[in-house]
Amino acid sequence: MEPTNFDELEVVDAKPLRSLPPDVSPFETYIPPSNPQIPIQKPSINNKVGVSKASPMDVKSSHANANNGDDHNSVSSNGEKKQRLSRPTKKVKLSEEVRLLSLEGDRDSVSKVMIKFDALRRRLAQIEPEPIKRPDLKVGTIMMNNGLRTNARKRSGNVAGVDIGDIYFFRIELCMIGLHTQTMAGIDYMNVTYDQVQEPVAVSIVSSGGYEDDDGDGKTLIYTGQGGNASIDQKLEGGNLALERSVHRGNEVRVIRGIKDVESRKSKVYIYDGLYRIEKYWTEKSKMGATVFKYKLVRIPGQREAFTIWKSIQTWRDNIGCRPGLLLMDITSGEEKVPVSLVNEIDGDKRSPRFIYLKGLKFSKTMKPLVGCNCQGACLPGSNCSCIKVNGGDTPHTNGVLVVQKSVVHECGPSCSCYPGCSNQVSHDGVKVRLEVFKTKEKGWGLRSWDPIRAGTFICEYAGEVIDTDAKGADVDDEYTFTATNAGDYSNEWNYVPELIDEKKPVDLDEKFKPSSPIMISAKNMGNVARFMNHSCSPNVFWQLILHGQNKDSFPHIMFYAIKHIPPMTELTYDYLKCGKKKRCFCGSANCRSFFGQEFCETEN
DNA sequence: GTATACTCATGCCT
DNA sequence: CAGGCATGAGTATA
Repeated sequence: MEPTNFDELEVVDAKPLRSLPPDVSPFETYIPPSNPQIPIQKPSINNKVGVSKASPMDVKSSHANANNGDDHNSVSSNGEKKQRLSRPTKKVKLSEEVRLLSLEGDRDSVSKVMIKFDALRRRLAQIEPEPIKRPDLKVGTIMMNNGLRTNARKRSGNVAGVDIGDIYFFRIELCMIGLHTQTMAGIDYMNVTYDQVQEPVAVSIVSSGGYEDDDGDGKTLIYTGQGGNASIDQKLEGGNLALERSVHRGNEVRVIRGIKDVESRKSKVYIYDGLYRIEKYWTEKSKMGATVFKYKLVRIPGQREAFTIWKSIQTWRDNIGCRPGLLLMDITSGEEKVPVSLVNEIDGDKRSPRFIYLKGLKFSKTMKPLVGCNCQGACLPGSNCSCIKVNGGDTPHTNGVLVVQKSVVHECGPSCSCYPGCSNQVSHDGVKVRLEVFKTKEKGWGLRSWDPIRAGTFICEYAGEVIDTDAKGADVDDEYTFTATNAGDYSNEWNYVPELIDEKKPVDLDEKFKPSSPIMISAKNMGNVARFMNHSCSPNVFWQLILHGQNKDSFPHIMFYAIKHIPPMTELTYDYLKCGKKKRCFCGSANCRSFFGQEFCETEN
């Protein structure tokens, strides 16, 4: 039997946060807790399905498996098979790539869990005609049962791989990355033994408007205890007791703030706001006369800004004049339906970039005509819509977000007879999120968003003048040229794992799609916001070829989509790969390749 | 061990 | 479009 190394892992985990690599700990100043470090608890849930000890998720055993060979079935015991049968979802054999998540998380495994979660959630929301009521919980169960989670052991303090400011759209997402392990409850706690006394301490709380909390301008938080109601007093037990004990222990408590989503008012967005300490607690009488507990939490100084950014943005929305460094209110001059502001908070340079704002593509010669559908009204999945059929039967977008990345996606367009509200028209009408072009320190201008962006959200097109590659002597030596000869670097890393829901693979009828001629778009003289988007070796945006209609000979559009949930004011970047001149990379990511681009892009073959 | 209570979710319904 | 309500799942507790 594979020895387990919990002790060794616990030693590693007990390191003070400041000794973690800088990209894991976002602290500039670290204040040690007034009491000894709280140990990490072993996960209780995983013991049920047997992935805890001999799990491929465990760093050490997964390495051992890789060394011993590739037979992952050896991990399964007979006992586990019995449990499998009693489980609603079965365990499936996963590709090695998917298994590379560790029990102790890092930025990469947290990111992978999040991406795989949302990919499957989008797919389940897409499946017709029997939509699943709660795709979030369904996917959560499937992934938990297959060990696709990180930081499974409860801990106090920061969670490796989770950055302050990271955002989430479902409570179950917090569970799967170990930030807050309660699916509904607001207080998460664990029992610790100290001086031979066992007591609960709070490790994280979610404040999202269910009770009357006071957000204290983002620096403090008055949090209401759990339980009770209008006529029943709250009791000092469970989460309330843990919070009370944490006042005395002085341990760090993670705070997640949930607010109504800016875009879709019905859903919520959760912001990880970093570590707080509980200064004091007291009881009060509610309006109906019942006793409630109140806790005053104070944010530990020196941490990256998170929730306060949201508050600043709200003031800018109310009055754009409040935005510091504002140079232009709208660089699109009304071309886009949403204004795009231009700011420089770096230096005193007040010059704005010189170019003509162009919303889409400009052709120098007539292109092959588009072929559209004949639908009346909105095109629905399973209908006779020819644009949807050519995608394989599903509408590519669900609830406005792209479900899977493909070599090409067919959307309805100007030649279709369906009306403009058709759900197969997402990317053609320009920018929908509130963007801002800003001056960066080392990379010239950059692009970011005031709105939180969900994974799969359409961001913008790469607009500009289409270069006629058939014409002799086409000048392409231009750093504002987007170039592609194929569907790009699309490798299914972003797509859902079909085996998890008994599917073969995502339907991609156009798997071998290649543009009829190389795509070259110059945004030097004319372009849109995309011309400001910088390169990163760890991008948060990818591009997807989109055809407006069904004829594969027409010119595909380059459309940018969010890879993951992107918090407000985070720079939007995509991987330039080999496009453009070779340049030094300043993306600063852990796996930076130091350079990007080369003398010129791949030649067609 | 297993069952059950608890909870600052969700989505759909009216 | 609030607000009510049925369903939901991980965890703690008995």
